[in-house]
Amino acid sequence: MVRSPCCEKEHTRKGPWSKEEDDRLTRHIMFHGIGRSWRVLPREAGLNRCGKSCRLRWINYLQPGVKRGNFTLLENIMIMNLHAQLGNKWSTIAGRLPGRTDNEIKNHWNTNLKHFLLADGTDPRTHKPLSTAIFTTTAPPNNRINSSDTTRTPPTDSTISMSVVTTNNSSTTTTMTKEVQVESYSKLNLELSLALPSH
DNA sequence: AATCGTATCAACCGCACACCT
DNA sequence: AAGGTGTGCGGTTGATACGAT
Repeated sequence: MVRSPCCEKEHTRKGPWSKEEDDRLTRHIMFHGIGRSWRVLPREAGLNRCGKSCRLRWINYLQPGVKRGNFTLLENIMIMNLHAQLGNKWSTIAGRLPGRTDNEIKNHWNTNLKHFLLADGTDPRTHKPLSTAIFTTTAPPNNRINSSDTTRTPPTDSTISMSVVTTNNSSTTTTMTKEVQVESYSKLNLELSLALPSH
């Protein structure tokens, strides 16, 4: 069975979205909704884009309620915890973090949190300890973890002791503690216990 | 000031699955 | 039941920003 392409590639625009395209897509969806399908939406909206591209743009950036910017410490901890439970189920993880999209979480994981775990000597895929050899050859970028909790004290470079307590389905509890450089916190000792809803 | 290396993240691609006919 | 289509997901790429030299 040969599947037809999702769009006529030679006639559709690719690459970054312009302000005008964003406005056009937003206005169309606000006024008409998504309609019959993503495939016909770009034509109806007068956009020279693939339906898939429109969907991605809307879901990740234009949709009301999408949070932009740095992840809070709590969000970081939740992502680590959920990833330990679910693996690379980015859409499921995104579903537990209001306003965050799967793409953003995936990027954040790959650029920050994965390195954080590696620096801690933890395998980011399995969340189990790595061998020393791997640990010593991998360093996190700038040795940092982003945080933007503006309700706290003014930003200063400081260190926190972060403990992540993970409880999996078989009630096995693991604790990971790490001294981390965080931009917006004075020295504090944070311990959070997050448990996933059981299904 | 110029160049190079690295980090970040928006966007694309291909696959799998669900749904429809 | 089988084929066709649409959608969503996860992996990957590439452009850009930024810092170091």
